[in-house]
Amino acid sequence: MKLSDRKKKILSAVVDESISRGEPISSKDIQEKYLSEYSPATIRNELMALEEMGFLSQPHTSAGRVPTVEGYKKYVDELMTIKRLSKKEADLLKDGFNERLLNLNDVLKKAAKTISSATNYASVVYYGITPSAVIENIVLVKLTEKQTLVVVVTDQGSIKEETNSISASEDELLSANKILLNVLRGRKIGEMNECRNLVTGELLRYKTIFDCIIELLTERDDLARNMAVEGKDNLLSYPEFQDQNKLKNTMHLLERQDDLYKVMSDPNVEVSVRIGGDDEDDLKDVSIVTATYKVNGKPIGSAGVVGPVRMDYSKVVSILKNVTKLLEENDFFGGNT
Amino acid sequence: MKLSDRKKKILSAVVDESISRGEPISSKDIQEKYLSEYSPATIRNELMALEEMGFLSQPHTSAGRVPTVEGYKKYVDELMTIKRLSKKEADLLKDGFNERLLNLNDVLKKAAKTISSATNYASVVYYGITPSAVIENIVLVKLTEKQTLVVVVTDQGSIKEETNSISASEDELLSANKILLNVLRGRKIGEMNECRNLVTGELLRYKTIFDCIIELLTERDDLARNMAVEGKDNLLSYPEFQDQNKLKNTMHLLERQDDLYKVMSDPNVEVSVRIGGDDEDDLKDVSIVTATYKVNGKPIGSAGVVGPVRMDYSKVVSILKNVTKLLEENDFFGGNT
DNA sequence: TTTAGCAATCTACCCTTTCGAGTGCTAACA
DNA sequence: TGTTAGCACTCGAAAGGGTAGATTGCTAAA
Repeated sequence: MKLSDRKKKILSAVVDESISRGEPISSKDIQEKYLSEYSPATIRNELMALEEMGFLSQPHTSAGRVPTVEGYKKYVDELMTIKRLSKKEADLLKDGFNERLLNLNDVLKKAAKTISSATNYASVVYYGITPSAVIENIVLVKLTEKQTLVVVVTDQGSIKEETNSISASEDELLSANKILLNVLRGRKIGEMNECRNLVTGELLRYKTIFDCIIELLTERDDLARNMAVEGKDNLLSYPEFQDQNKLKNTMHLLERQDDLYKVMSDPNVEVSVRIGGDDEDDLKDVSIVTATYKVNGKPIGSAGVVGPVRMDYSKVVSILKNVTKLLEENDFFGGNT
Repeated sequence: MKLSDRKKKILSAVVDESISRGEPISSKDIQEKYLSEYSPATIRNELMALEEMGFLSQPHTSAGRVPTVEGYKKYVDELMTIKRLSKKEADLLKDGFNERLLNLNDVLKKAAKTISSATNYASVVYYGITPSAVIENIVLVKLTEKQTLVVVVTDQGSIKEETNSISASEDELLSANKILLNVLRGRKIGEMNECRNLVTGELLRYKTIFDCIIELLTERDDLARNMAVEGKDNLLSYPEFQDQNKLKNTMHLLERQDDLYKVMSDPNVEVSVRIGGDDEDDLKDVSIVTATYKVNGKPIGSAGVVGPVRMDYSKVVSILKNVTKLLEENDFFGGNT
């Protein structure tokens, strides 16, 4: 559906104003701030047309216009320009990552905090090793009499687990480690199931250990899955979440990390914008913007924002792009180069 | 201040009813459900007395009574009986911990989820190694060309960090590891600062590595600090949090883990009940109940509940006691026995 | 095609009234 | 002295009504 230039301007104006004010926008508002060359009456005619096309709606007869979900979509797809961040803003984002970050969870948390305070929405940052990760190293170490530490290093980062189901002497562990490495190095995590029958000959002695490792790597869609959610409380400041039901739905969504993860992890596009999630119960009141980031060229996680449909998409997209770039550059995830 | 038996009964009745109904309680309510042997007029006289003592208050002249913070305190300290959980309830709590839990964070999360869904309040579970932890083992392993894994095992659990600031061959690491262990085993984490000057003689060769370890263990109050917060959304169902300000304060508190941690970590008492936190801004609208748990006899963490002042203290205390017991019994934290 | 003018519509706000719940007080009773 | 019935009083919550103001859609003229 092609829009005339003036219709584009007017739709943009309604969306921009809605984003910043959160109230219905009148023809007069638009005339004063955006289109002083036309009278309110002319703008009203255009508004009517845009409403018929499904991009705008009125809460009631004597109110201004509000964008529909379709209107926001049109705006995001065709009308919006993504402003680059100023040097100052970009530096501000960067600053957060300068402090010493000790482990994965700290990194994710810091990233989520940075995003949520820069956008004033809720933020989710996700990291998870994919089945295509290639095993580069395996380390077995005895920590105490009972505890053994298993580390599997992949090109996407490492998986650690302390277990007390391995009981072997240090020497045994060392031999087992070598043999395991021989068999598994270079294989993909996703192939582990087929590796079960590799236990033959001399390997048989270490079957328990082998099984334990395979167990650790197999049949789990949450492999080294880590997620940080920050800034839920930001949402409270938006009038749309005064509505108890919307608020409950959204907060509940943000608490259930297992579901949230499904929404977040679409590694196929660099940036995805989901507006008022098509009818799905928990998503219908919110918009979700996500950006993926890569380690060694493979998408292994994403950073996203959850907020009201009336979201500053342009700002959010540029902030997310910035943060994912920071995550990629700073090599937090121990992937090799 | 001594209360007559009848006053005790009446105060208990008001608190119990308030907890379950969340509305002002009238003399008639009490007469019908708790004290049918007296008339409402008699009960009114007692209510007036209790109000004068500061345990009750009226929202307005023609409303029933509501407990004051003092009233709740009296109830918790002197009147409440802690009901033991039924076998069924206890089993339900236990069930959550039967699944395979891979790491510390999963354990904390599971505990917090269990508590929040059993109580219908928000729950916080905390774990942190204290300065009195004794070093039992140190392991240095090369994971990749760049990454080195440092594990410090203490009697309170282990601290792990991947670093790329150590560049040493495997042989060098091995010798360094031995020497380090010689010097540091048996020492307390809190003594690390004084250990800096132990670098003499042959140790000097490994100064960088030594410094790195010391750095990891020193000057940090967040040593291996882990926290899980779950069930924030539960709070939305309580009418007291319809008040936007209360809700914002509380949600904000629950988001700032650094502050929350301070509130949580009083290892000196087994169970602590903080009601309407004395004037402190963020705490004044909520009650916080915490229970500590121990590893090797030392308190290293706590499990708690954050909810409205009108909280079912009795239920909460018994659930927290149960969960901390489960945490202690199941040996999740890798402390030795 | 644009615009001025205008009646129509609807909310937000305020004011008033009513209704009912629950109290405190008084006086009588055991 | 402790308990209770009776009653006037208070106050909030809900319902009704009226006004002001914003904004529209339509009509007719420029």
